[in-house]
Amino acid sequence: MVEIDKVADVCKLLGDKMRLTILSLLKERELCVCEIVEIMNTSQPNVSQHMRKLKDGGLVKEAKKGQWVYYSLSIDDKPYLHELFQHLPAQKEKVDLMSCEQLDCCD
Amino acid sequence: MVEIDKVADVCKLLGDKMRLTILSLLKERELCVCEIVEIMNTSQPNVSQHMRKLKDGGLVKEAKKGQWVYYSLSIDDKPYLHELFQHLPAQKEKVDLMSCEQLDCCD
DNA sequence: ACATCATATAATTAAGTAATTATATAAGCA
DNA sequence: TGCTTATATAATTACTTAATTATATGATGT
Repeated sequence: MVEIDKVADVCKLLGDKMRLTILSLLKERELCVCEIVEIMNTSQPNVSQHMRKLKDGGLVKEAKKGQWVYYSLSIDDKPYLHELFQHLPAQKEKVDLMSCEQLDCCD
Repeated sequence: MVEIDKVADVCKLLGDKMRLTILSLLKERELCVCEIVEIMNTSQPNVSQHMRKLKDGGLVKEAKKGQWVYYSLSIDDKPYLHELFQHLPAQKEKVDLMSCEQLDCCD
């Protein structure tokens, strides 16, 4: 069992289309901020602020690699979300098309 | 697989503490509006508007019985939510304490 | 038909949240 | 050291949403 308030807070994070889409992208692999900006076609500060919320909510982890920041999905400790994430459509094409290599935005 | 936008809409509904608590109450059994008002300790119009959103989102069903309206959980068609609902704490005590019989609000 | 009770709807207010714009930090490189 | 690039933070604006207040609908019972 999980506290209702905590589940509600997590659901609030998932209840935004941009954030939920970003999380579905992260099912494929970790992504750096510049990739997410390109794939989601929005501004860097917008992505940055969404990622902070996701990080504060414990849904993603960040890893700094030089000047780049990579985010990865972190839901192993939230079993009640597993099924939900399994049902989110794969985003392999998007992620591959907009990879750092293609974009030349990071290494 | 489910469309991301649809999942986001559903999560937005779950992302409100009052709505998620009401849904957890409905795990026990169907409830009429007056019971929910008492258990949640809020106003009737507030409950009424939350229930409409939940109904529009397909998460509850309504059944009119005379002058009373009963709401029941309806998530069988959303398997990605099953695990989540299983993890919500039981609310048996609340529901029993505030039943129509105790409250004398409906028959 | 009239009064009462349960619920819904509409209008308003208040609070919260996302996106934008501008600026700051901090790493890498000439 | 100074310049560029990647990201974060802060301040503002625009939007959305929850709660309240007031009113309407619709069923029940006299």
